[in-house]
Amino acid sequence: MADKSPAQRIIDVVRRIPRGQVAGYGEVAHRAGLPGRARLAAKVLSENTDPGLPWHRVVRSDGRIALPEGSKGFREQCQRLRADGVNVIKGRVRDLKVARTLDEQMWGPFES
DNA sequence: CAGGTGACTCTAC
DNA sequence: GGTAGAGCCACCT
Repeated sequence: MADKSPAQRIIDVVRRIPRGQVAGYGEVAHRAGLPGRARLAAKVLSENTDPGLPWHRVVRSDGRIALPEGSKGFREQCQRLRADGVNVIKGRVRDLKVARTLDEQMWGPFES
């Protein structure tokens, strides 16, 4: 199923990330059916303009904010993350492990 | 077609 | 904990 474009798939996956949870670019890309396209996911998010898209819940594999510190997007992501109940310290997500564990438990091993 | 770029990831030191 | 190098894929000049 799913005959959408790669970008659309990525957006779809990001959109369904639960509140208070975070995901990595690689994870999102993989779940979108595009393994190894973490960079594409980043590109799509950078080009995205949908205000209803929780793009701020997507971080790097090490749990850090992908945007350059001090940039506008960085501050906005940080703020939104905290508003979601995610503990962010020095541009890094502290609950990344917990989020990942929850992710596997609620979403399953892989594949959609 | 070759070269540069990027909200990436992994391994090694 | 951090930095450095290589690999990676899609897109633009």
